[in-house]
Amino acid sequence: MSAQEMPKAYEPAEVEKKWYSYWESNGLFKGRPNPEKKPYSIVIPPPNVTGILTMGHVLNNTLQDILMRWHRMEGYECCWFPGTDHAGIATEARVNKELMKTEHISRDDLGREAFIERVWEWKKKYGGTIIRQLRRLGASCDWDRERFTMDEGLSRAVRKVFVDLYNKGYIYRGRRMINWCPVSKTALSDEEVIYKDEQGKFYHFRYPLTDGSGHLVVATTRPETMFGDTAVAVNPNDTRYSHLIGRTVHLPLTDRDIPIIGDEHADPEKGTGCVKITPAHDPIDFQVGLRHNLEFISVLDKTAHLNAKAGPEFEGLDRFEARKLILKKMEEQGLLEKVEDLTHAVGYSERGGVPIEPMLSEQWFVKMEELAKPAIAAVRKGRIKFYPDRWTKTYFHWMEGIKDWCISRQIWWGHRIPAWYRGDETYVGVEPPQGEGWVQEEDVLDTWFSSWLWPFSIMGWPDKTPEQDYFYPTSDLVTGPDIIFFWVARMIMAGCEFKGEIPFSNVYFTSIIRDELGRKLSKSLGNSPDPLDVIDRYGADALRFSIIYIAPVGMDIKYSNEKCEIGRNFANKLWNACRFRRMQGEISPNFREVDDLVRNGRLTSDEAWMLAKLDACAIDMKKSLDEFKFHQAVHDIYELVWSSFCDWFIEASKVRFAAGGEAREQALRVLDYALWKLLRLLHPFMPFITEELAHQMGFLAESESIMYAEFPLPMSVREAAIPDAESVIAKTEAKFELISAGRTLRISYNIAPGKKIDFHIKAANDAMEEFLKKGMDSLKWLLNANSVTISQEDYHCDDASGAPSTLVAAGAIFLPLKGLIDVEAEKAKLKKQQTELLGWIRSSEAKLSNERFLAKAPPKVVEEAKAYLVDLKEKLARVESALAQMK
RNA sequence: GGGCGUAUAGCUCAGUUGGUUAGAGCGCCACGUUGACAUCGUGGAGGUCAUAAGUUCGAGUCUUAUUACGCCCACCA
Repeated sequence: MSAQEMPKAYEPAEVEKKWYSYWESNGLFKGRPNPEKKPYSIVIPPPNVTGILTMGHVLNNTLQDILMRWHRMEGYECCWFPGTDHAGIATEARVNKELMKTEHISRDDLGREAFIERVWEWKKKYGGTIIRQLRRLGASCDWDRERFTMDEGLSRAVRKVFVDLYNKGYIYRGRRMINWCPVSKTALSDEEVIYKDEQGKFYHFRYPLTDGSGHLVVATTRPETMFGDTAVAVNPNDTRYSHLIGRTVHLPLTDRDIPIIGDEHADPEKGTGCVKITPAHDPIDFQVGLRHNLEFISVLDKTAHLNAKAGPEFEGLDRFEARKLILKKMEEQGLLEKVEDLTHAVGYSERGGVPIEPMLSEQWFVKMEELAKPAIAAVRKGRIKFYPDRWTKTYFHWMEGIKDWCISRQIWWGHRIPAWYRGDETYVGVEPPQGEGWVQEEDVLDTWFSSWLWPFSIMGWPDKTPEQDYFYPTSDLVTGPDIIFFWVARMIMAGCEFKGEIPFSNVYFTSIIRDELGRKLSKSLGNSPDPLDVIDRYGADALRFSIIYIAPVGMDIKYSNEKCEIGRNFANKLWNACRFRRMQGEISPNFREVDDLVRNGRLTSDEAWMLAKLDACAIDMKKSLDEFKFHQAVHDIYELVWSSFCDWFIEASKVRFAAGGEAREQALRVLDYALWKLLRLLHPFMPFITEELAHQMGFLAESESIMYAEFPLPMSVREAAIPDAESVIAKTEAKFELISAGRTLRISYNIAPGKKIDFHIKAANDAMEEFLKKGMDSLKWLLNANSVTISQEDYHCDDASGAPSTLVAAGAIFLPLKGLIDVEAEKAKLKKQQTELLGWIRSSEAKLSNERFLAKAPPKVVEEAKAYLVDLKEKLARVESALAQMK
């Protein structure tokens, strides 16, 4: 393609479509066990099968894709395992809602078999959405390995794990206090309960003593559970009440008397010091109930309505309606002492969005304590590292106080628990039992009970497979900190228990994406941008680049679509740099190396500078990526491309392009060499445009892909490195500073930008004079100068007025403007500089005359301070001599 | 109640093990379309680094306390 065909602005849509299908259809994403190479693998955090792509997924999957593409270029055999999660409660609710809406039938109308059939149909129809959307982002997953947590293989893994843990005594069934969601009508694990601080009421009720000798005042936030009260507790050391222990009170609105018991749980400091005990509806009261052998009376049904135990007046009432009626009745009977305002934490169901109900119920549990031990050790010993590291603390805190995991759910969509009952018999096995009369457990397993096996179930476990031998343990995991308990911790436990090996070495916790105002992105707020719209508008590369660019380290991201302009503009800048190069003709045949130019000392200082900067950037980026500092790497390459490469290097090269001949050939070749390196450095972040440009420029043959090009190594590895790179960088950048000073002078004297003028430079020393003279062509070009004279003398003008000048490290630059000089302005400028210099000299001298500084600071620092003072004094002398000339 | 995080330019954020004059992007102002790019270029304005004390020759950086905001955990009935 010729330069004429390259549009002025980069148009991502067609390019992205073209390359993605090229990569996929040519099998470039595939990872296969390959003993010749080192393995690198990631398992995707499986999105909910019902889900659609959100900005959270974009961030998460972009990071994973960067890691994958980078490692591929580093020569690893890479495999990114994709798939989706069946998301039990969420999916069941979703399909149920859909059925209600379209067919006006509910789950229960259909029955278990038919309903599950419908969910599968639904999954088949809509389930692939997010997977298709990930392709738009450029995700280089090995799609042939896509799995679903309810695939037959993964289901078998789930059953095997259940059976093994059961046989080991780690899984048990029992009647315990669990969190009940009245909307989903299922038990939940502790992690699925979200506590919100709420403004509530603290009701003080009088419970009359049965013998009529008075009453006790109990305080509660949950009056509706009073029908389940089976005691009132006081602290045995509380002299106000201790004499009452053993007597009884009458439970209002019922015909029951309940005992007064002594228990440490009653805190004399809190409330009235008397606590009503409702063992069937409160986790603490449950414990108290066990200690005192109390009766457990459940008064709520599965939908949190009062049952017959509450008496005919209350039966069938919703819990909150019942509360109102109870208050009314108690008040009527003069038993309501007072009502206080109170802020307290109320547990909500994560999915149902209503307060959960602590209930006594028969459920399946996993004992976690033993499973946690090796998982704690793995992180403590550093075999698994968290980034940022502070999450280890959160992890330890949870793991060390881990509680049994309630794994049964009273829903239909999920892995049905492999337990069968016949009379008093229980059978647990991977396959159904032989014989007549067995009935399978109705409950299914918590979704996370399949997710925690993901890193190896996705590779075919429990069968032995080459994938597991090669790719397990996986390398890195990228996920959100919100699922550290749900998923990360449990995967570590499962890996240690079932594979005998940790599932991954590094866990990178992503930031959480918020809107500009810092609010969580949510559908209901309408502040959740559709990533596909963003991709249509800005391009996938732009979105990927921008979101990493703006992601603060270890903090939440404040996102807005406008911020994608950063990436779009950057892609366009890169595009145009290439377009410009194409306008100069075909790329150099020997663009792959510049070894001879380096060895023979033929590089111009600008070229040496560019290559040295590029080298430093490649080294830094690799280091940043190694440490999961994506943000740092992206900022480094942005700066390199825009400022170093485009603003300075290309601009400086233009004059050599125009010169023709050997100078032109060399300039083009060095530019090509640099550009090819830049494209490769950028590929992990912007896969589409880099692939497109690599081909348009001709850096790759048609059959090649940048995906498998080598990530740039430091020059010293295979080529000659730039000699004295540090000094080249310092001198060149001092020159650039001088040029900027010259441009500022032009502008402050209102010289038209297009006008070519004369400059004089007074070099700071011999070395700088020589350096500047060598680069005269580009110097003139960059200053848009007609001529530049360089010496170590001030500018001598015809009249006595002198010329405007600016002093920088490399020397002074003069703008010879006969008769036009604004003497007062020049004087003011110089005086300001003089004052500043004097200030710095004063503090510098003070420091150097401080004996303790000389004694205690490292010699290197002292030397630098001395050299700095010398510099300052030199500069001051130059300023003062210029000032003297102004007279 | 416990733990964690954050506080730097109008906004969003960088700032490596303490070491010369604290940076970038966006926004703002001025000027500019000579063929890479107006999704651009050149230049400019803009900061007592939340507050207080301390450690140190030296603190944006380390320590302590305070304030504000955010998050997580917890049986505040």
